[in-house]
Parts: sequence; structure tokens; C-alpha cells
Amino acid sequence: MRPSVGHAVTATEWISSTIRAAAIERKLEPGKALFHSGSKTVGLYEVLNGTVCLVRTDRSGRDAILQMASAGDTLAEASLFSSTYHCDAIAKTAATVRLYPKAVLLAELQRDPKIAQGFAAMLARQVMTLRTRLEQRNIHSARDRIRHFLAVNADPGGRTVSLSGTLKDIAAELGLTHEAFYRTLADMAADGEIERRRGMIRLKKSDL
Amino acid sequence: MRPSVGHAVTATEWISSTIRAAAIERKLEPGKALFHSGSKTVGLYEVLNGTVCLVRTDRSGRDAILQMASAGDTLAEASLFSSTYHCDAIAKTAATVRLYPKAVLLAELQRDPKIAQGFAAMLARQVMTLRTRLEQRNIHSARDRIRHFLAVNADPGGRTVSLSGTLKDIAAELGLTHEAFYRTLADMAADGEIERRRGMIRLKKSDL
DNA sequence: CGAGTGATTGACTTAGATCAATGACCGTGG
DNA sequence: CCACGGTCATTGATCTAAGTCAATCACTCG
Repeated sequence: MRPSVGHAVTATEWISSTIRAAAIERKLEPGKALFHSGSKTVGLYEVLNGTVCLVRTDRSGRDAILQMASAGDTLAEASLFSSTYHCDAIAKTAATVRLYPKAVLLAELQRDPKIAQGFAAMLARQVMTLRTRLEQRNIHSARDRIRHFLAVNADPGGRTVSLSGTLKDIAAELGLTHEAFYRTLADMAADGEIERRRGMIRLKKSDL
Repeated sequence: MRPSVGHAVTATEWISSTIRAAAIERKLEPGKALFHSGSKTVGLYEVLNGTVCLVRTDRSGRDAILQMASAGDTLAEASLFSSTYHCDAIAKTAATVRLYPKAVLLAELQRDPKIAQGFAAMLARQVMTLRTRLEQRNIHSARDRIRHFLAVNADPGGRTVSLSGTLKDIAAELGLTHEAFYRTLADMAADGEIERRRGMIRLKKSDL
């Protein structure tokens, strides 16, 4: 889930000083809940470290994970616009989060259109990258999925992709086991489709 | 890609009459481009029918699909906040789209915080459902993926899921072949985990 | 200098994709 | 009114790519 490439979708860019000032940090022990379904929404959370997951527990006892948020991710932004939460947030590991109180946030959005715009822009960008990721998951072949990833994340100029984070993380982001990922990368390199350098991959024109 | 369940994420709810008045419809023949990478952004598109896809073509000739938008989907919302497009939009089939001009849209967002709020809320909801969908794709087992789908889309009260659209569509939304989907549903029904009715599925408490 | 983790490769298994065929259910045009 | 073409729903048989288990090596960190 970690954004493993440059264009990180951090929450923080659009936040005004007023909002930042009102933020409240909170630490969570593993297993502890940040909020529960049905309780009143208090604001927008940003995960500073650790992992918090949103879980929908239905009456038949089944858990459905809606989101796993790690450092840098923002949590339950839709709750800003509804009065109660519709899922539980549980700390998967020890975690610390920052709360941006709803009242302050909404007031700021109301007051300064610039901020509202920034907020909307951030959300729009998130929608785009999420859609792209989702589209990627429609590709079944590991190789094609990796190709998609490389194409999407390629440095515009030099048909080169710089990898941030570990290969393992990227594999997870791609929805592949790290083994499958390593293997396929090795194959692609063997076929001369890519060239591997420390921390980056260079695309070589394969056909056409 | 079609929203196969009740809580459709339509773009239209937040749109003011001013915006609606300024909208422009446009028809596309299959294969025709709606816009190209690098050209100036003109606004937000909504797909009325047909399918339009966002494609990123890198210089090595590879195409990477960023999004397939069908009727009801909104297209390239992030472009609202940048001055040029960063991908191509190509009509996959004959399609008609509605353009909400950028200038009007941004002005409205600026002018009426209510509208800005509605817009942000729509985006936030989209982010949520997309994240949920993405989370679902991390589940490898077809059966568990279907369970996840059912759990997430279950009618809060009666542990029942009403299916809108064809089973085939839902299979696609789940990232499964329709065959795998049919089979797994059949198995689950045989195991008594679910009960199938015309257009809906009833969850039966499996364990615990 | 271990302990922990990432990177890599091997062997094996299986779940799901693929190809294929059939019946049910439209709508529609002659 | 009915035969026909189309799509959905379903099930069967087969095959393969990717998951799983497992081992090794390199590296970093305290």
C-alpha cells in the first residue's frame, strides 16, 4: 500500500496553518480502536506511523477490510461529510495518528476557497491514482501487470523508472507475491525488455 | 467497472444549475480521441453512454490504460486542477460525453462553498469505494473475494445483497472471469453459505 | 558477531484462466 | 406468431501461471 514511487499522495500539502494548529496527535496500541461504527465523526485522520485498518464487521461476524492505512495515508476522508462512522478503525500495529478536527476543517474549507480547492485537488489526484491502480489489477498476467506499472510510473523523459521502497513493497502494491515479482523481473531482464540498475529500471524498446 | 450495487457514485448530485446549464454534450465515434496528452484542459467530462478510456502511451509505444469509463463515470477530474492533460482519452466504442467547462466549474466551486463541499464529498466517497475495491483485489481466493464483496455490499439490516446488473458485470468488477464467479457462487450455495434468489443473495451465517 | 530482513532461485501444487458446449431468455423482423 | 440471432447463465475439461514452501546469500544494525 505504500506509494512506492515519486508522486506520493500525501495529505499534508493543502493543509493551512490554522488546520495544522488544531491537529491533535494520538498514539494507539495494537488492537485498539480509533473509532467505532456508529459513533460520531470527529474529523480526518492522518497516519504518522504504524498501520491502522478500516474494518466493516457485519452481523454475521465476517470482517471485511476496507482500507489498510500506513504512514502518510489519510483515513476516512468521507467521514468528513457524514455524521457517523460506518466502519471501525483498528490499529493493526502500534501506531500514531494525527486528527484534523472536523469542525475546524469544514470551517476552513468554507472560509477559504483556495483551501477547498487544494483539498479537492488532492482528492481528485487520489481518485486518479486509485483508478489507475485498480485498472492495473484487471491485468492478470504478472508480466503485463509489471509492464503497466513501469509504463505508468516511467519518468517522462528517459523511459526509466526509479523505484522507491523495497522490491517487496512494490510487489505488494502490484498485488503479486515477491517471488513472482522477482522472477518476472529476472525474466524480463533476461529477455532484454528491461535493464536493472540499483534502485531503478530502464525500459528498453521491446517491439515495434 | 459498472457500479453493480445500490450506492452508485454518480457525478451529478452536486452539480448546480449554473454548471448544468453550461454543460456541452459531444458524440464520439469509436476510436476517436476526446483529448490528447499535452493539450489544454477544458473541463470535466461525464460519460453518458459508451466507453471512453484514458490511456497513457509512453514513448516506447506501450499503452497503459489508466481508466475505462462507462456510462455514469466521470473522467479526468484531476485535470480540473492542472493546465494540460497527461494522458489521452479515446472512445473505445461509440460514446457520448458531457463536458462541464473548467472555468464555470472552478468559478462555481469558488463562489459557493456548498457546491465545493458537495464536490469534495463526492470525491471523498469515490476515494473510499475505490480503496475498498482495491483492498478487495488483494484477496487472492475467489471465494474470499466474493465474501468480501458480499460483506461490503450487504444490506445493513437483513444480511442480504441485492445485485444490480448482470452477474457477468459483477464478475468483472470483482476481477474474476464470469466462469470462476458462477462456479464459486454455485459452490457457496451448495455449501449453504449463501442462498440465491432472483437478483439477490442472502447470506447465511456460516461459522461461529 | 548473530539476528533480522531483503533478494533470489528451486520444486511443487493448485486455483483460476481458457476453451468449449448447452440451455434459457429475450427482442425483433419477416 | 415463430424462427433466429444475441447475450446471459451454467457446467465440463484442460492447462498454466502464479501461489506456497523452502533454502541460500548478501547486507545492515546494534
